[in-house]
Amino acid sequence: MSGQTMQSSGSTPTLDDVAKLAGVSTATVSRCLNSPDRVVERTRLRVMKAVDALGYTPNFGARVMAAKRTFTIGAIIPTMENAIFARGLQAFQEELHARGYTLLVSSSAYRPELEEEQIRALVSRGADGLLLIGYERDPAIYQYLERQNRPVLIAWAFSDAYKLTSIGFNNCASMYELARQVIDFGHRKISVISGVTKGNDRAVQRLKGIKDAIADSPGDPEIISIVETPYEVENGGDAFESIMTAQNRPTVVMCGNDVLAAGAIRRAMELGLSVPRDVSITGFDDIELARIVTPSITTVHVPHREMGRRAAIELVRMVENQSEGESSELKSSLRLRESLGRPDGK
Amino acid sequence: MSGQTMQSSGSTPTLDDVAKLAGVSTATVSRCLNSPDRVVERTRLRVMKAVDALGYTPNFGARVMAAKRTFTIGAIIPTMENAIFARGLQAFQEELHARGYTLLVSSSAYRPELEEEQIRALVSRGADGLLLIGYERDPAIYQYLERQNRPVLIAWAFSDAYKLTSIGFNNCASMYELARQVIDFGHRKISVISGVTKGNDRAVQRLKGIKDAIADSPGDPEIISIVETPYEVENGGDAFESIMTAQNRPTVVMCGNDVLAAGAIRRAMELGLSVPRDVSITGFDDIELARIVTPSITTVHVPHREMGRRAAIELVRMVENQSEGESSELKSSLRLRESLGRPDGK
DNA sequence: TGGGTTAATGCAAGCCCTTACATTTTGCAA
DNA sequence: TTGCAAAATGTAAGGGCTTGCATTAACCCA
Repeated sequence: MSGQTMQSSGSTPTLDDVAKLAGVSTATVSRCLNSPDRVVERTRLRVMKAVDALGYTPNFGARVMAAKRTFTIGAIIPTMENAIFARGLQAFQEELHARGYTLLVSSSAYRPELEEEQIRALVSRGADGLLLIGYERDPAIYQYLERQNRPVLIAWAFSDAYKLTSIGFNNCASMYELARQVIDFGHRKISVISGVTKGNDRAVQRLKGIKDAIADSPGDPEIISIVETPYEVENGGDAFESIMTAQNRPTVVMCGNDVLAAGAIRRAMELGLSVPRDVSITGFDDIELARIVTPSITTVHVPHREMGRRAAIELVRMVENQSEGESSELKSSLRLRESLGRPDGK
Repeated sequence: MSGQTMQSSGSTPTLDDVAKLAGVSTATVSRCLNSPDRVVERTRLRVMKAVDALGYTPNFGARVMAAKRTFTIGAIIPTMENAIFARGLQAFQEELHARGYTLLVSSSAYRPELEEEQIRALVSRGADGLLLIGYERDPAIYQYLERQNRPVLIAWAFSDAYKLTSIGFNNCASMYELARQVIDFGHRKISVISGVTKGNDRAVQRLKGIKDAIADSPGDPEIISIVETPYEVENGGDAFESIMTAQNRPTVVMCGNDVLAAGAIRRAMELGLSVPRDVSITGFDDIELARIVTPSITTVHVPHREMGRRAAIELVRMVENQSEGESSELKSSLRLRESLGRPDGK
C-alpha cells in the first residue's frame, strides 16, 4: 500500500472524498468552500454537487490546525442569570454568526479570579479574540493576552483613561445626566444603592456620576447614604429597607442598575411606601424589567443591541488584522418613567 | 535539513519544546497532561516544571484532531433574551466545566429551521453531544445526529411518548395541577394565553394540562377563550387586553409562562383592572420576575438549576459511553402568590 | 497563429497532538 | 545474582485541512 489515501467508506466523508468525486484536487475543494471567487463557476458547481451528495462537513479540528484560527470569539460576562447582558450578547452573537464566527460565552459571577481562569480557558480553547466587560483587571492578564496575540475588545464601558479598544458608553456621564434630572425635579436628599465597586469600574463610574452632579448643582443637594451591594433583586430590597428605616430619610433612592431598583420598588410596596409619592427610585440599563414593574422605572437607556453589533464587527476586524482596534462611544439617553416624581407629593 | 522538527523560537511553545526541555519524549509529556497516573511522579514533576517555564498551552486544534473529541457540548435554546433558560443553562455550564467540558450555546428564536441550522453548525464544530429543548422536531434531524453519532439529551420536557433520553418535567401534569388549583379557588370562566403551539410540544402540553383539568373537574368550568402568541411581554399584554375587552369576560387568565403573565399584569394595571380582585392571572416557570412584579405571580415552579445540573451529568456520561442515556423526571411544584384570588372579590 | 499575461488548478508540506505498539527500565521472587 | 512480569517511556504513524509555490489552461493582442 503506497502513500495514497484510501477511499474512506462508511465513515464521515473527507475533503479527499469530495475531491475524488468531483474530479479535482483537495486544494480546489478547499478553495470552493473558503474563497469561492478564486475558482471558476463551472468547477465550483461541480464541487458543490459532490459536497451535497456526500453530505460533507469540514472537520473542525483539522481546519483549525491548518488555518491556525478557530473562528471562535470568546466572551466573558459577569452574569448570565439576569438580563443585563442578554440583549447585547444576543446581538453580538448574531453579528458574529453572520461573519462565520462562533461565540463562546462564560460568566465570571463578578469574581475577578474566576474571570481570569475563564480567560485562560478561552485562550487555550483557541478563541481568536475576546470580548470583556469593563476595563478594570489585573494588568498581567492584558499582558498575557498581548503575548498570546489575542485581540481584546472592552464593552459596556468607555473611557479615555485606558488605551484599550472599547465600544461602550460613558457610565459616569450617563449617570451624571440622570442625577441632574433628579436634582432638577427638586430632590435634595439622595440615597444611593450602588453595585459593588471593588474591581468594577462601571459601578465606580456610575457612583462618581452622581457625586459629580451633586457637586455641580445649586440648591445644596446631598447624598445622605450609600449602600454597596451585589446586583441582585433581593439585595436591592434589603438595601432599600435599611435606607428607609434610618433616621434621615431621602426623597429619592438612586440605584446602580435596574435590578437593584426593581428590588427596591418591590420592597417599597411591601413596606407600604408609595413610589414615587413617598420616595422616588431610579435605575440604570433599561432592561425589559424596567418597563414591566409597577411603577415603571426611570432609568438610563443603554443601546445594548447596537453595542453588541458594533463590538462584533470591530472585534472581527481586529482578529482578521483589518484594524488595530478602533474605539467608539455610544450615547445613552434618559427614560423618564413612573418611579421618579417630585419630592413631597406631586 | 532532515525530518527533525526545529526548535521553535519566538512563537508559542509546542509539545516538542516541552519534551526537549524536560528531556523526555512528546508522548510522555502528553501523558503527564492527560493521564498523569500513567507516568512516574519524578518525571511528571520535571515535565510540569518545563510546562510552566515555557508557559505551554496545548493547541486546541491539534488535540481535537488527534483525540477525535472536542470536549465541547452544544446547547440550543429558543431564546437568550429572557430569563427562562438562563438559570438552568448556567447550572448546566457550571457542571460541564467541572467535568472539563466547554459549553457552546446558540439560540433558535423559536424557529425550527434556524434550530436545524444551528444543530448542523454545532456538529460541524465538533460538539461531542447536544442539549436540546423539547422533543418536537423533524425526525430527519434525529437521524442525522444518530448517523453522526452525537448523543442528544432533551431538557425542559419529559414524556413517555418518545424514546429519547430526557431530563425534565411533565409540562402537561404540571399545568394540570395549577389549573386544578385555579378551579378549586372557584373559577369557572377561564381564558388562556398560550405560547405558540406549532412546533413547541411544551406549549402544547401546557395547554393540554389546562383542558384536561377542566374536563376532570366538577362545577362545569370552561375555557372561554384561547389566544396563542409568542412568549414576549408585550404580546402577553396585547392578548390580555383583547381577552378582557371581549363580551364574555373570564375571572382568570392562565398564561403559558411568566413572561406572558407579567405582560398581562402590567397591562391590567394600565387598563385600571385590579389583580386579583377584578381578574386573576397565573404563569409558569417561576422565573425571578414572578416574584418582582406586583402583584407577584402565582405560577409553577420548575427546578431549573437541578435540571441543568442533572442534564450535564447525564450528557457527559453519554458522550463518554458510560451510559446509553437514562431519562429522569423532575417534579415541579405550585407557588401560590398574589396574582391568584377567588373570583368576585376575596 | 504565436507569445505573453493572467487566471485556474494541482502538488505536497506542514500544522501539533494522541496513541498503538515497541522498547527499555524497574521491581521482585527465587 | 538472574529472570521475568509489569511499569514506564519512546517511536512514529496518522488525523483532515490550508496554502505557498509550481504547473497548466485560458485569454488577448498583435
